[in-house]
Amino acid sequence: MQVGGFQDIAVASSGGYNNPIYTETAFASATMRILFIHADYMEYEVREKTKDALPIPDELKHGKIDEALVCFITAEEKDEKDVGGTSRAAVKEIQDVAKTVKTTRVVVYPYAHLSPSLAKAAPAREMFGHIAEDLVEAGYEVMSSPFGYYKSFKISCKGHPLSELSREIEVTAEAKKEEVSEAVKAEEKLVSEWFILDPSGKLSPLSIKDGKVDGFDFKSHVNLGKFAIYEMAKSREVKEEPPHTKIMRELELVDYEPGSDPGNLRYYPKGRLIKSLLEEITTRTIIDYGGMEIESPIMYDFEHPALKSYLNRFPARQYVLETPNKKTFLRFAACFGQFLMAHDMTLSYRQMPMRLYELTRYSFRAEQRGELAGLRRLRSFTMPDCHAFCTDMGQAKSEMLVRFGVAMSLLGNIGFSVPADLELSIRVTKDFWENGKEHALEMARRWGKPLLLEMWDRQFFYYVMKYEINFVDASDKAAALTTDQIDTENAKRFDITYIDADGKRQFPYILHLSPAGAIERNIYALLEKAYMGMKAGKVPILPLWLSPTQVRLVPVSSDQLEYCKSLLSRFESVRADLDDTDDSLNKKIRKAEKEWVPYIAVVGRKEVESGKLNVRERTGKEQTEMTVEELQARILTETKGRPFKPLSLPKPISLRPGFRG
RNA sequence: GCCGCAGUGGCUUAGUGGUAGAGCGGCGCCUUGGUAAGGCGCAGGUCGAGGGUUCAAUUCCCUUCUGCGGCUCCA
Repeated sequence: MQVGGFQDIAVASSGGYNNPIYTETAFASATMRILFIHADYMEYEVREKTKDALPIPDELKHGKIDEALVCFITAEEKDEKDVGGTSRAAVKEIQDVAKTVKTTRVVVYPYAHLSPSLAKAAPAREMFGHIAEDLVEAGYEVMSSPFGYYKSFKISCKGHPLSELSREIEVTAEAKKEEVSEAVKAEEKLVSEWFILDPSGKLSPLSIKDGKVDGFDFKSHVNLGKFAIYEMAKSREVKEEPPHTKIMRELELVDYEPGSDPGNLRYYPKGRLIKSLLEEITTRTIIDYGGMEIESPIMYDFEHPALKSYLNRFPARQYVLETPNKKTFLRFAACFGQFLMAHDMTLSYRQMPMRLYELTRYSFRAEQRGELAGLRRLRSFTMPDCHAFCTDMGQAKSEMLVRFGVAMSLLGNIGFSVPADLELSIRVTKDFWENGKEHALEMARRWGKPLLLEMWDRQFFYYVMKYEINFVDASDKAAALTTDQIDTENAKRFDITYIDADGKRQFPYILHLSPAGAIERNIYALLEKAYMGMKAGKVPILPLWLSPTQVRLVPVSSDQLEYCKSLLSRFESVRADLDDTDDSLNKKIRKAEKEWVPYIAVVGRKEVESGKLNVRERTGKEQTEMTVEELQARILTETKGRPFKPLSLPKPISLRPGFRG
């Protein structure tokens, strides 16, 4: 079995029994093997010692039980790595099977013959002990046959289909339970107070009453109200499929990839183009701001002390993978690579704030299965991550304000109305608030409308303050697009220092900015925004600079086809294509509208004669006569300051394969 | 991860314990059309996968994969 390959499932036939299924997973998770037989009775007799035998009392040398689930269990070498996890997983499997065959009696039978790579005696004995104890605790009557002896046994297998079922079961997932980070656990104990902070500095405490947020009048701030409920209330009722997932597939942008892990998507040419443009504008914006773009590995040593300790302060679950020589985890952000790099840097206070930037393609988070949602929540995503290393809290705060401005302007350039389309949240420790509320008040002023403030009773994470710029979608769910944090811990953890004016080594404060959230979330938010506009009676559209096709040339008949082809080459830095099919004019218009093409240029006999285009605008539907150059100038004006990339598909649309029907 | 719902040709779907129809799309022919579906014809499905029950399963049962909703959680 290769790392990263598909699961191999070999089915061996086994006489009249159900087929045993052998499975192996890619990584070195525990794979204890169990053969289940639901028996009318089972009886064993100890014969001889093996080298691993410990003395046992006489009463254990013989055993008999009626109507029981007999579990022949082999502990394998791999299981030694996680004795507790493997045992728990095995118990769970046994309970599942016992429930299925409706029995409360279980035989735990150490059975070495199911694996060529046995565990050593001590850990194996321990695992069998745990399994038997846990089963007793769960209320089962358990007969354990002794470990380390040759035994004879008699068994009478029941006849009916489900119960006589014998299988070998893979026992893997549960073993990972202990690797949930401390921060994930800490969050359960987190105590928060909530407020609305308005630009004038007024603080209104919020509370929850009957599922509604009380303490502020949300009449003229409807989305802020939805956002507050989303953050504070624990129950939400939504039924429909998120609109953006439907649209992302209909427009042939992005799709699910069942052949990968959930939350890892595939991008068709149009989707890749959009994502690529968003990546470009983000990277360009951060470089303009002063970010130094670097690149770092995507996997890291699980046992590296600083990394491991950081993992436990970050509320996320990791993809863990086994390399030929170590256990590694996939990065969930660019922090690891940048901090390890910063650790080795020589840094003077004169060079600060110092900004490192990387666009992570990808960051990985092993989100729980039910947490995944289209482009909103993924297991692998592209995150721009820019850390600023600051001399002190004062510099950290003022640098954060600079970055806040950068983020607002970036979101505006992408195509959001800022702040109208978005909601700001600020989260602080009580201590930070009491000593530095002026910082939050300044952000409130710059934001210009009320925001949600969360106050923690103490510091649970590596940061004392963070803000998020959130998008509230068509289902009233919220997702953070931008976030920045003041990190007070990681400089020490990674031993990152700078030399101050007195020549002394000091630890910097570190800001963690994701300036436009995950790139995927921008696409999600743009699609949801288009959908909400549609529900309000507007025509859905993408920002012009992101529209895969900006101009579609539509000849009225095939007589104008050659002429249209010659027009194509006159468009520069504009994505123009051509409907060269022999569909009717109506049909060609309809196709272009369904693709959300912003400008449809119809060319018939009249246009060939006049040398102009008859341009149909998506928004408004009015038809305007203009030349190629006029249309091009208009598009260039409307997309000014944004990156351009050429169309990622053949210009004659008849040459395009259908990516999904 | 847990609980619930869903999965039928490339897409959207109808339907049934006796191996399936439609529209779109595709292909072919006709049509040369002035701003959201021109006409005719053809091909295409082991009904997500594996197993079980049954004389017979797409339909019933179990398992599994993928998606959605809820819990939980986030960029």
